[in-house]
Amino acid sequence: MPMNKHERTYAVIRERILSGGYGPGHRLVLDTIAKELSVSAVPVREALRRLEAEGWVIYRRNAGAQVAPVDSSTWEAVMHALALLEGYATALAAPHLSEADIEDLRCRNQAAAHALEKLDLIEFTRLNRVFHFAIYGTRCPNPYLVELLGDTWDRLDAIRRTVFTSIPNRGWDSVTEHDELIALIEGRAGRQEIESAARMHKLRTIEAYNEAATRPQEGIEQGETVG
Amino acid sequence: MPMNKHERTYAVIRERILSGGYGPGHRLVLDTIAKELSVSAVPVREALRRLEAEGWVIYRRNAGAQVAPVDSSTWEAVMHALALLEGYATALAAPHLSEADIEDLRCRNQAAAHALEKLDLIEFTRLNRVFHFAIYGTRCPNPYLVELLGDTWDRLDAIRRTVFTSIPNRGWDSVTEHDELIALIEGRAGRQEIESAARMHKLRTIEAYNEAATRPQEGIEQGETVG
DNA sequence: CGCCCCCGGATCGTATACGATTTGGCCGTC
DNA sequence: GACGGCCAAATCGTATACGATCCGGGGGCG
Repeated sequence: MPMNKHERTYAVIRERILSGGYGPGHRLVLDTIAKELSVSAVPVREALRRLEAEGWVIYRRNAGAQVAPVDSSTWEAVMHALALLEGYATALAAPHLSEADIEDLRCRNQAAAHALEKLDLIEFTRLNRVFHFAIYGTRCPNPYLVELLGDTWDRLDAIRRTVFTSIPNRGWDSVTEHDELIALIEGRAGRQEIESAARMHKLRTIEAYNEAATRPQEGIEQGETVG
Repeated sequence: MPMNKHERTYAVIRERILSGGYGPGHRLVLDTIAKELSVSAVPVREALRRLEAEGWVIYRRNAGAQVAPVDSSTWEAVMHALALLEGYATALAAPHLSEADIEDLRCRNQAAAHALEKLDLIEFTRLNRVFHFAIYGTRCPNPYLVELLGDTWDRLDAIRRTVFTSIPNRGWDSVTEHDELIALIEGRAGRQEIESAARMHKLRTIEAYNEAATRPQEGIEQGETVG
């Protein structure tokens, strides 16, 4: 799978932003990156322009790029949007899920529960995203919606690394709600009902976060967020 | 407002895609564009990479860029997403609208009606978007949602120019529904109710389109779509 | 007569070069 | 000691150059 230099550069920088290697505000100096990756400045510029368009990077004219800063209110806004998009996409996809798909969902939710038992929150978070994408990733008939969902999840992942966020005790509630969601889908519940349930599932995560934030003795741990 | 060459190039190409000057599939040759705008290829590359990231342009490796093709199913998918996003954003923004804001909305809807009387569908379409943005553009507390809405409207505008779409007789229904929406906001109706009304407003446009499409004798006129 | 291969032109991808702009620190003044 | 202007270094923005890759057409072979 040959990637040209621009694509490799793009992939590397993006991964570093997503993973937290480049934190918010980090200056992205063309020549520095170019030398590190043994390429010229041109492919780096292209990579940064793409990242700019995707919202990961901001440019100040004639003063270069830096990783877009995020404040804590961003998390809630993006999470809210995710609740909205995911609720709808889940409801749209539900009628298209076969019995095998539903069995697969159960399996994935169990895997997530297993990760939770082992207190592996990073893996749990990953599996959580996988679970939801298993519902609408291929089965949702609206590809534009799926694209927006991918972008939104990516954005959330990045925020998670850099801003706080792990919500104590939310993990098990989340697993339970996933089971309830599976039951609704399997029972061929109405579109409205599924949308509402899937949306509320995410909104409750926001609530849990806000509650934890107003009770500092319980606090917000550095780490992962469930949803 | 000095723009550097990359930004000017970006603005020009984007405008041409949005306005239909560059139709879907149109090849975007670096040197050609560069010579036409009297710049070198480098700023053009940057512009195209941004447009690629925004989904306006697709790249084939070592074979250059072309305007992203759209099939007619795209319109419905994007419109569906707009219904979802706009419904929610409208409901979120509603409590934050002052009496003056609401008066402003009435005024804008009247202006749209006026354009419709003069059969100026392009202006009507423009005012239609302005109307909806007047609701949530500044008053919606979720900036991420507003950003997604901007992107989605842009995408729709581009599709409109290139694919068909004007839906006969939908204009006046739309004006009426806008009035009903204003009434709900003014009466401080519940979030749920406003979201549902705003969403249905857009979904009805999709329905109207599908009905018109299945009755070819009435047909779909080349022109503008209302919403 | 049709198919395949090869080749030249068009176009892309990347490196390098250099003028333009910003930035940060030094110095003089108040 | 604080403030503001000036200069050099850092960095960006753009042009140009050239090798790499793809595409389409012409000639050879079956």
